[in-house]
This record gives sequence, structure tokens and C-alpha cells, in this order.
Amino acid sequence: MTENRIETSVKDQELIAKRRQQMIKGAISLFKEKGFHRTTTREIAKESGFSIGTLYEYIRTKEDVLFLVCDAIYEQVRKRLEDTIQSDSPSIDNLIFVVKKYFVVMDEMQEEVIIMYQEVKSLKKPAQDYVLQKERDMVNMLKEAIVTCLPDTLTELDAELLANNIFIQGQMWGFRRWILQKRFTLETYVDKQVQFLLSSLAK
Amino acid sequence: MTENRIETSVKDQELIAKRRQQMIKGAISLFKEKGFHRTTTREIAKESGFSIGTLYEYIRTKEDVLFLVCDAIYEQVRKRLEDTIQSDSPSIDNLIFVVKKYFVVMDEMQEEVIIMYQEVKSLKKPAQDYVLQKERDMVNMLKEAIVTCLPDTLTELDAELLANNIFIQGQMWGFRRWILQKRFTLETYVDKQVQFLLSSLAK
Amino acid sequence: MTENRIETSVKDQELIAKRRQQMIKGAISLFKEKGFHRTTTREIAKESGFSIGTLYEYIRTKEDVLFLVCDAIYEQVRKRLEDTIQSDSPSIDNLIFVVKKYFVVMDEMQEEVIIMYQEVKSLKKPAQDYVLQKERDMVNMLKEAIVTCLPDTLTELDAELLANNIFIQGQMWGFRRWILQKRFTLETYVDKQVQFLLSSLAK
Amino acid sequence: MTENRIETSVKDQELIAKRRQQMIKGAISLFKEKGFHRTTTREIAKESGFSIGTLYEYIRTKEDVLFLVCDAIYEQVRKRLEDTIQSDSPSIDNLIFVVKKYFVVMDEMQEEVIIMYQEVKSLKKPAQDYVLQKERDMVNMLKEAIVTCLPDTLTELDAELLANNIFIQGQMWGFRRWILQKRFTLETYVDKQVQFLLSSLAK
DNA sequence: AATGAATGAGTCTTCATTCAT
DNA sequence: CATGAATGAAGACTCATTCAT
Repeated sequence: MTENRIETSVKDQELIAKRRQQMIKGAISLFKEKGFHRTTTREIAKESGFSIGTLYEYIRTKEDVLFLVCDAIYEQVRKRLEDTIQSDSPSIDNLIFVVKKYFVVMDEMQEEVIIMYQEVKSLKKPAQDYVLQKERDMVNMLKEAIVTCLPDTLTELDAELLANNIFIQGQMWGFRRWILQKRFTLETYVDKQVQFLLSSLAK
Repeated sequence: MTENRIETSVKDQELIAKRRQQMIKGAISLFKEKGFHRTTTREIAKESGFSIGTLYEYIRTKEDVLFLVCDAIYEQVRKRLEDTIQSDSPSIDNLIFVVKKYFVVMDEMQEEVIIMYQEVKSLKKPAQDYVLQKERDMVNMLKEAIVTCLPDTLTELDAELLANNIFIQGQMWGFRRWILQKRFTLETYVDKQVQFLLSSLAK
Repeated sequence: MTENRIETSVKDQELIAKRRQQMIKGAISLFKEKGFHRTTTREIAKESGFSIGTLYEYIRTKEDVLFLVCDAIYEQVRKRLEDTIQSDSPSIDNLIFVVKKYFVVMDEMQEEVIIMYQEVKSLKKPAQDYVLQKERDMVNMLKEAIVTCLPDTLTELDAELLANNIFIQGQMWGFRRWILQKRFTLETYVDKQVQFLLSSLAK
Repeated sequence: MTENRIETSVKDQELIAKRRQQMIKGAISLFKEKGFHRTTTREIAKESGFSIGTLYEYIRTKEDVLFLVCDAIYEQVRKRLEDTIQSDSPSIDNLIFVVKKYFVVMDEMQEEVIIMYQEVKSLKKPAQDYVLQKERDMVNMLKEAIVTCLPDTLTELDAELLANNIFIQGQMWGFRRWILQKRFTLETYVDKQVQFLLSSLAK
């Protein structure tokens, strides 16, 4: 579930959801452009369409905004991954399909991923833990897909490492675009990575 | 050569080198702890062992410190990688040796790598370009090692992607230690990665 | 109208006018005492009756304060000169009246004039041009008064120079008080200057 | 005599004179460009051709430089005025000659005069008094010239005011060049001022 | 006498946060 | 609930001055 722990002066839950949606959208757009530290709360308020006073009705500190943003991004990635994975017919082809889909999602969410990579460490420990747990969950989803599609082929640990590698390779497509996207199209990148993967799995 | 582009009020080149060394050391220690944005110039000066005025005799802006730090870190990684790679007997075993050594270097420089990942984007475009070029250079070194050790096995592009993957996996060992180092020792991590790698290369 | 070009974070126009009034008053008082460069923004804020943060809600840079001050002073002089000049019965006596009135105004605004003389050059070119134009306007007002009251007596150029001389003599009464006010009362100064003026005009 | 009151660590009087000459020249050049407050002691040292350490061997504080500069400028004006005035044949024509010459000097020393006008008030009281006394002396020289050339025509006080007016008009030629030099050449300015002067003296 | 590296008090400016309306 | 003016702690950077060499 999306985070609820952040205190509010406002009672109306629907309103809170709405305002936070605006806020997250505005903030992401700004964080993409200038990063968390260089973005001011005033700018966030403005971009979100309300006043600085109103902003503080829905959060307690600036860091809350970052938390909300991180949470929202992870949630989005997770949902899209989840939709892809709920496959009924486990097979290698299915795994390939899942991986490819994951890379496409990562391609579409490049900027968001960059935010995560750079700013998560600005969160205080508890919030960071909360967010990183979501990342663990996602890696786990990949791992489950691997295990399901390739039973008896890999040890738990191998599956885990593989899931991690895939997960990272997806993120890096956006994070290291300055080097990767100069030399590869998304398609060739995906194809080649999948090919490496498969051949490493063949006995 | 380490970067010289940053303006100084001081003329004595040796002194500049010495003071900057102090500065970089102090700054890295602080950046590890609290990141670039949360570290003040005064703290950097103090940690470096001189006054704020002296700090500014050797740099122009706070960002210069970050640049110096990034430059120094890359340089260090590059040097260690270079030392490892200059092998005379190209072979698969040699490649494995290089890769393993690279992982060890990354293990020893975890904190520094984290700084790079999080703060490089805080540099202005030209400085960022300069630093990222160093990263490209390093990936290239790995690629050359691959091509040399495995001639006729891979296309240029394949070698490049492989180099990238290895490079990233090394970095991630430190960057994602919260997930990886909970489940793997350095040794098992390295072994398994190398194993995946090799099997993907076997014809 | 008084200058509006300076950016504000505050929207309420009335409040802006009020706060700027406070600010100008406070700043003039400080500039009189220690000059622009030796006055800190904090002092200006305090003297104006609000915090440093509030000060910066109404200006962008310290120089803005100087501009506001210069503008306000010129505006005040101009207004008082304007009130005096709108005469319906042009005559030598009327001119004399205007000149004498101008000297009185200059006497009352000695300190302000000193500020202008010393600090206008600290403004950046565009602001300086804007302010100096006001001075040209005022000289022109005097020139018009001369031409109107003494038609056919002087060439344009002569009138202009005369206007300049009068203008300067007025300002110098305050600016050079350390020499003039030791030897003259305002009254004798004015009388004598007017007398020189008249006799130089007599054919 | 040029000022001697400023303390020095150096003994060699000739050297002091030489270094101060360099210093004054350098400082004037800088003050013309950016004013006293915006010029740093480092810049002064550099422009003077020696190090910051050496600069402080010949002065005690930055204000000392300003004092030296002001003193030097006044001394220069005074000397040139003095040279002109020592006339043996007092007459109206002689007075006219002196006045015209004074205007020419002022034309040649415009920038220096501007410095004086703007910065003298930055001196502390005693230094300021010392410098302003020089100005009084010069006005007095003009007054003496007037009285000598036009005996029995004017009262002391009238002569004094006249001297002041002339003195100021000379200074203003440079100080207000943005308005005067747009409309007058030096020649017409001088001619017209003299003409006004004379006609005001004719009985 | 000359040098220039070191110092740190002082300056302008920003921005997260509060609170009266 | 919404607004936006007010606050002041904190931060980057400058520069006059000193002093060891």
C-alpha cells in the first residue's frame, strides 16, 4: 500500500490522496530537472498548483516529499512488474517475456530510476529502510519468476544473483544512458542481455 | 594526470598537491558520512586541517572540491585496474584473474564508489563530462582485456556490453551491499558472477 | 511613478509599498551615517523594523536597496521642485522665487544629496542611467523655468548651462557644507548666488 | 609636503617614496575603474608591481592607501594651480587666464576628481580633515587671485563665493560629464562660464 | 626588505518552516 | 482548508591583515 505514515493537518482522506498526487507529480518533474537538494519547497508547491502553506498541510518536512516520491515511483515499477509476471504458464519463453517487459518498463521510467538512485540515500534511516524493502520485494518477484520458470536448474542463491543482475541491468539502461544508449538501441540491448542470460543458463 | 584545471591563489605547485591531498581525504571522509550537499565548506576545511580561508586558496567553489574528489577516486580505481590488467599472457584464466581483481578493488573502494554514484550528477556539465570520460575509459580497459583474452569469440559490441556488465556488477557490490552483502560473501559473489560469465561465453 | 522594476516574492502591492517605505527610511538613515558599503543588509533589515528574511522578500540584492533609495530621493526632490515651479506668471521675480525655493529644498535634503553624490556610481549601468535621467529631467525643469521667465534673453545653451550651475550650487550647499556653511548662512548664500546670477543676466 | 604620517616598517626614505609612488599610481588606476571599496588590497599590490606582503610594509591599513591617493591627487592639482597663478601682472585678463587654465587642469584630471568626490568621505575624520584642508587652500588660492586681479570690486565674502563657484564648476566638468560633455565642448564650456562670470562682475 | 601562504571574522543570500488571517 | 508574509539559522565565499621564511 502507498504510504500513510506521514502526518497531516488535514482530515479528508480523499483530499489528502488528491493533493499528494499533485505534489508527487510536481516534485518528480522538478527532481528530474534539478535533483532533490536543488529543488525548493516553494517550487514544489508552485509546480503542484498550490501555496507553500497548503503544501505544509500535507507533509511535515521537505524529506516527506522525497519519501512520497520514492514510494510512488517504486510502487509504480512494482505494479507494472506485477502485471507482467502473473503468468500462468511457466516456461523459459515466459521468463524471457517477463525480462524483456521489465526492460521496457525501465526504459519508460528512466528518469524516475535516476531519481531513486541519487536521492534515496538522502532519506533518513527508517524511511530508507522502508523504501529499500520495496526494492528487495521486486528483486524477489524476479527471483520467483526465475525459479518458477526454471525449476531444478538453479540454486536459490544463483536465482537470487541472477534476479539481481537482471534488475540492475534494467536500471542501468537508464542510469548509464550516456554510455549505453550511445552504442545500443533498447532492442539490441535487451536482446543481447537476454542472450547472455540464456547461454549462462544452458547446461 | 590528475586534474589541474582548477584555479588557485597559491603558486607553489608542491604545496598545492599536498593541500589538495589533505582536502580530498577530508572531503571523502565527510562525503561518505553525509553526502556532498549536507557537508559544509567549513567542515571540509576543518577536516582537512586548515581554515576556511586556506581552503579557498586552493579552490574556487565548493563544487571544485567535489570535482577533485571524483577525479581522485576515478584516478585511483583506474590506476589499480591498470596495474592488474597489464598482463603478458592473454588467456581465459587471465581474464578471470582481472575480473576477480577488479571486484576486490571495488570491494575495497565501496564507499568511494557510492559517492561517485550519488554525487557526479551534482557536477556541472563540463566537469561531469570530464569525469564520465574516465568511466568510459575504464570500461574500455575491461573491454580490451576481454577482446585480448578471448579473440574471435565475441563481437566488438558483445565485448562492450560484457565489459559494462562486469563494471556495473563490481560497482553494485558496494552500492547495493544492503542487499548483496546480506546474502553473499565477496568470494561467493565473485565466484558466481565469474561462473555466469564464463558459461555465457562457452560456445 | 516610483520604480517598480525590482522583483518581489510578495504579491500584496500595498504591503510592498509600505515595506519599501520602511526600508528606504531605514536605509537612508544608515547610509547617511556610514555609507552604502559599510552598511550591512542585516543592519538595514533591523533599522527597517523587520528580519533579514523579510528584507529579502522585497528585494533581490543589496544594490536594489541602493537603487530604491536613490530613486526615492530623486523623486522627492523632483516633486518638491515641481510644486514650486508650476507658476502661472512668468517673470524674473518668479524665477528668483523658484531658485530660492530650490536652495531651501536642497538645504533640507542635504544628507540625501550627499548619499546621491557618493553612491550613485555604485549602481550598475542600467540602474545608474535610470537615476541619472531623473537628474537630467530636473535640470531641464530649471532650464524651462529660466526660458519661460526670461524669454529672448538667452540662447538655449546658455539657459542650459545656467540651469546646471544653479542645480549644482544648490547641491553643493549641502555637499560642501564643511566649507560653505562655515562662512555663509543659507540666506546669505542664496542671496549672493541669486545676485550673481541676476547681474550676469542683465544686459 | 606630501604626507608622512603613515607608519612604515621600512626605513629607507627613498625607497618609501618610490614604493608609494608605484602604489599610488596603481591604486588610482584601480579606483578609477572600480572605486575604493570594490578594489582589494591584493589588486593594489599586484597593480603596483609588488606582493601583498610588501604593500603592508609601506602602509598600515587599506585606508592608508586611499589617504595617500587623495593626498597625491590634491597635491597635483594644487601644484598645477600654483604654477598658473604666480602671475606678476594682476588684471582681469590675468584672472581669466587663470580660470581658463584651471578648467583645463580639471579637464585633464577628471577621473582623479571623481575619485575624490566619491571616496574622501570614506576616510576617517582626521585624514578627511587633512585632505579637505587642502581643498580649502586651493579655493583660497583662487580667491586670492580674484582679489588681486579685481581689487575694490568685491567684498571678501563675494570673492570667496566666487572662488567656490569657479572651483566647483571646474570639478563638475568632469564629475558631471555625462550631462555636460554631451552638450558642450571644453572650449564652449569654459568660454560661457567665464562670460557669465565677467558679466556678473561688471558694474 | 620581500614574499605569499594562512587566517577567520564578516558579508550577502537562501530556504525550510511557521502562523496569523 | 488555504494562503502567503515573516522568520532566522545556516551556508558559501571574500578579503584585510599577519607572520614565518
